[in-house]
Amino acid sequence: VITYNSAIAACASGGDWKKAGQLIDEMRRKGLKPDRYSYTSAIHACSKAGNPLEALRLLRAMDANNVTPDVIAMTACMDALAAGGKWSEAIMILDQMRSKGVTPNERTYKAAIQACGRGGQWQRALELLSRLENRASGATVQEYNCAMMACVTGGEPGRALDLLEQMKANKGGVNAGPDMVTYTSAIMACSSTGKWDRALSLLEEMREAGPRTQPNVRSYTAAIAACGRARKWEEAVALHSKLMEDGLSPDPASFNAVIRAARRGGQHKLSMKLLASMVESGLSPDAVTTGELISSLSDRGRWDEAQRVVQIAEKTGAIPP
RNA sequence: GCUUGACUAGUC
Repeated sequence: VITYNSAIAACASGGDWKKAGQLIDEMRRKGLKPDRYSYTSAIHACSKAGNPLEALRLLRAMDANNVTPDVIAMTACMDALAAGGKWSEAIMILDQMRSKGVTPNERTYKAAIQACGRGGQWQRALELLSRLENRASGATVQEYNCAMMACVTGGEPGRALDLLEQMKANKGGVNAGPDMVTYTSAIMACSSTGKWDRALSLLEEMREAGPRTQPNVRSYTAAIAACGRARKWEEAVALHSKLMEDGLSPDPASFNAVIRAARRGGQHKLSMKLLASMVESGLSPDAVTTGELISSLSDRGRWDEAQRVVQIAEKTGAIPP
């Protein structure tokens, strides 16, 4: 059984949900009983492959075969559902845990909050967060972060910023103080409402708030995007330089953000220069970069060049053909 | 470091 489980775990790493399911069937044919590990790994494979319904099916199969799902199996299934935005199914499992006497842990709540966030249910996400806060163990920074993201993607950036304040107040409360992810999400909240200056001051605050909040490339990228959306291309370019002065390495996403900011500011030449320096840095343009370049050329009516870009991008694999 | 199982953020 353990040999099979190792093989299924390997399928999970590769996201090969079909093979994982086949291995479980094969175990049965040979008279072996798949256990919790077998099923959880198979569920994990579905999660990585973005197949929430198969994950749900496996959880039920587990139950039907008298392998009682435990908190890990159920949470793994909720993670798969969360990735697909299947919030009502995720909450159903949470409720089932209650009735079956399985105690949910922080990861379980995190999965439920994420499911609501991805499903556009920010109110329910906040509701789950406060339920967790009222438990003896309390909520950790990660659950707060997921709730913040739920607010940002749900079009409630003000509530995300409220959570940041709440977390700052929690500071003595050990594991619920803001971290780098918290601040990055807060910067995204500002970005969505055009508050580029607030985004910049949050970035500055991060640098001064201690070792757990030092900005990384993603924090900078979010701030660059905030400036870009507000048509502040000069600030965006300055941030991109500052990122490197800080000893951080730009990556395709950070370049995409600054290239887009330049284009939004009408700085086509600058965006081309940035694209060139991206390639000089040894970074490969991706699908987003390609889209940017095509938009930039189209803006200026250079349709045939845009066509050629599409062909080249297909050849190099930057975009699917 | 791994030693049969689960979890958070950036550009579009």
